[in-house]
Amino acid sequence: MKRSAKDFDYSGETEQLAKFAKALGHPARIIILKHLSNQSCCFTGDLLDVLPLAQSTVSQHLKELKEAGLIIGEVNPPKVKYCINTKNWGIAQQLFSTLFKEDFSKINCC
Amino acid sequence: MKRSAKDFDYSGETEQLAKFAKALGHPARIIILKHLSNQSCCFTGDLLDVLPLAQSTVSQHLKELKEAGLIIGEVNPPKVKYCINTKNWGIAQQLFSTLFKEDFSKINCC
DNA sequence: AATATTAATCGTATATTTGCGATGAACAAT
DNA sequence: ATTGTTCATCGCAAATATACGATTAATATT
Repeated sequence: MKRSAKDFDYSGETEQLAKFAKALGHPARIIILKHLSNQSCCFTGDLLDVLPLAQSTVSQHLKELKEAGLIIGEVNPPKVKYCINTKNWGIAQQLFSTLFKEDFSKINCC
Repeated sequence: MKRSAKDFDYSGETEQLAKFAKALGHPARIIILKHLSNQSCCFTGDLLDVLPLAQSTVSQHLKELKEAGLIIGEVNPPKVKYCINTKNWGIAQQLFSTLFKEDFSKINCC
């Protein structure tokens, strides 16, 4: 991709929020996260029953969630237990709620 | 892209949340939204001063936000006034806050 | 030692995203 | 009528994302 001159640096917060949002930007990953956050505790790979995807594809989605910092995988061969990364989950929660804090329900110009 | 057999239908809410998240998944679009939501009222294309991007690229990002339903563009040639789509903004706010409602700060298994 | 189970990774195909410059459309001002 | 301003759209290139099957790695079971 052609990139503008010197790759611009957005602010850390902006970058971080975009990164979380991007990770949430696929229905399969939303399902995974909902699954993990409903589970009172952690969980392994029964995701295959829930998702209409091949094992390798699910693994790829898990990897992306891990890279975004939203989940943690605890290896326990031959199984792996996945959990919400609670620290970053809290950060994400906060960043999104800040973004949406404005309440436009009353005043609006359009 | 190869797609699994018959394109699977995720639930409407899941699909909708993923769509909003995807639209938020780029720093430039976060900046645009912050700009619009800070502005007490609407606003046109001074975004070019804020973003390190070409006019056509910014226009593209605006289009994506429009298609995701997060903003509205009111044509007023030769200018265009952009605003937050307050109705969908509220819906997004609600969907994200539901996703993040679990509070893991205390109990956690990992 | 051989087999089974689980999940990551590799290789590959295709789709989508991001970005730019160039062009076009809509109107205002001259 | 001509020119200027603002923004959308087109055409293109490069990067990333999505998906799959096949393979590999790690361990438990037989």
